Amino acid sequence: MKRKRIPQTTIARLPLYLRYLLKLARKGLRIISSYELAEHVGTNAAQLRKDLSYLGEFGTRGVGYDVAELIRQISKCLGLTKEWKIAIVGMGKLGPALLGYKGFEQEGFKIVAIFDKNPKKIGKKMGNLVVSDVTNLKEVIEKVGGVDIGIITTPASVAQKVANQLIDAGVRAILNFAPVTLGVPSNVVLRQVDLTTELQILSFHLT
Amino acid sequence: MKRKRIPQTTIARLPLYLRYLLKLARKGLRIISSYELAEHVGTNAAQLRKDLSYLGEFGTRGVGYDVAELIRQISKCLGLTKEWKIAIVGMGKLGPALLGYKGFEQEGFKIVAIFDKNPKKIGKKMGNLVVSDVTNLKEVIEKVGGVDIGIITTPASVAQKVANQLIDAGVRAILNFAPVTLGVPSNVVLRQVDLTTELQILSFHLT
DNA sequence: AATTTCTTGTGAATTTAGGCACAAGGCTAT
DNA sequence: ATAGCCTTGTGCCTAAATTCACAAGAAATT
Ligand SMILES: NC(=O)c1ccc[n+]([C@@H]2O[C@H](COP(=O)([O-])OP(=O)(O)OC[C@H]3O[C@@H](n4cnc5c(N)ncnc54)[C@H](O)[C@@H]3O)[C@@H](O)[C@H]2O)c1
Ligand SMILES: NC(=O)c1ccc[n+]([C@@H]2O[C@H](COP(=O)([O-])OP(=O)(O)OC[C@H]3O[C@@H](n4cnc5c(N)ncnc54)[C@H](O)[C@@H]3O)[C@@H](O)[C@H]2O)c1
Repeated sequence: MKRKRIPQTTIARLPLYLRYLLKLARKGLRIISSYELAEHVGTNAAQLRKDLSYLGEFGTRGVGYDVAELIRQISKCLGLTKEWKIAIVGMGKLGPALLGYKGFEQEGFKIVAIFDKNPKKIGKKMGNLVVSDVTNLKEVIEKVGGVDIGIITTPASVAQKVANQLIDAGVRAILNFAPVTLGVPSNVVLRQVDLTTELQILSFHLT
Repeated sequence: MKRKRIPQTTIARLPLYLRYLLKLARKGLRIISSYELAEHVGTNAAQLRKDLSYLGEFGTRGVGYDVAELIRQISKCLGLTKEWKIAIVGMGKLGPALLGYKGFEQEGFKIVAIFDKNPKKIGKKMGNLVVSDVTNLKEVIEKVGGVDIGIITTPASVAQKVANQLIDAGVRAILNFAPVTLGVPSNVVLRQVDLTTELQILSFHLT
């Protein structure tokens, strides 16, 4: 087959496949069919097979997919073979909740720096990190050897400014929780987690 | 024009338009063009106009859109004219962060009940609510006069069970933060907030 | 009243995603 | 070997979303 660009939608589904495959592996299961995997991820077998076909051919016809091999391939495709370093900016309500979440480190995302602007929070210990002053963001990030992903959990009013600081410090991926549309250069990846929007979409469907 | 079904993608963008329009209204601006509005929400003018055209025709050619009118129409379309009642299940790290967020109530989403299973948390006051035992979920929800949206912030292992309880209590919309694919009947709307997936998508783009 | 100017609203074209249906191909049993 | 079984991989068609490009229409100007 001529290998094509992986669709955005496929990329968004790969983590779901991976999650269920890891669960299967923990249970000791070695082989899974497209039908069964699709079922558990809430999609259909044809879509699952097409998604996987973008990464290569690693099923066995008449049998199914090798769980360990699929895990390896999806992880490789998503770039999960290395550990990514994360900084969180804004240690209010949401920031500490994210910091305290064990799941990220288990999946290879390590939080290495946390920032705030409030003098009452700066210097405070949270988890096993100390809150740094956002004014020194660039220097602190340099000191920890660079950061791959920046998470913004500040008020919306300063989110763009924080994004600019992160980008200036060499961060090339941003996950933004503040309810504003951020502008970033095209070499920076941005994803938005927008909880009010989620509720409003639910509201639409309830109406 | 023959009025067609509103695309999913349009529905997901309406909240972003609304958010920026409210900002404009606060600044006292009365008229906005599709170009300028599109610019600020990170899309293009043609898409914005097409999106709005699904709701009706309320622009003035040669002039632009009336900010107040657009706010009214989008709010109506999204069902934001009434107040929606919310229950949060799981008062660990994430649950209280959501509870403490002022933004939801400002947008017409009122948290009216919070649940946990841990006896140490049950009965504790959080915000101006008291944590109820999840075992009594149905009765508590009945007592507050019903709940429209359920937010799940429990461990993944119990998320499906909690979803079933919510549905059994008459909840027809669910926002799930637990990293599992939930199964719900077709008359229930489900949205997933999946932070690990978001990070993995960023990881893909960094690779 | 006619002309100019500007921005909307929308058919049509294009691009992207989804799903069917079946040939291809590996495994097992005889 | 060979036949039968089973599940993958994918060509092709359908549906959904995006983008283009321009006619339609409102206000301002002459
Ligand atoms: N908490 C929620 O459940 C929730 C829900 C939806 C959206 N959000 C959004 O997420 C963001 C964070 O929410 P929150 O509830 O944690 O807010 P919060 O007000 O509790 O915390 C914000 C933190 O950012 C810090 N801060 C302010 N300016 C800063 C700067 N320039 N640099 C670094 N830190 C700075 C503040 O000192 C504070 O600690 C907000 O934009 C909010 O709108 C939160
Ligand atoms: N905290 C984060 O930043 C984060 C990030 C990504 C995903 N998540 C997911 O969000 C969910 C919540 O995360 P968290 O960090 O708040 O977890 P947490 O462990 O801090 O809190 C979970 C809470 O749910 C309660 N609980 C357990 N079983 C229950 C039941 N049957 N009914 C009601 N409550 C019950 C627990 O007592 C606890 O208070 C988890 O599924 C987690 O994987 C969290």
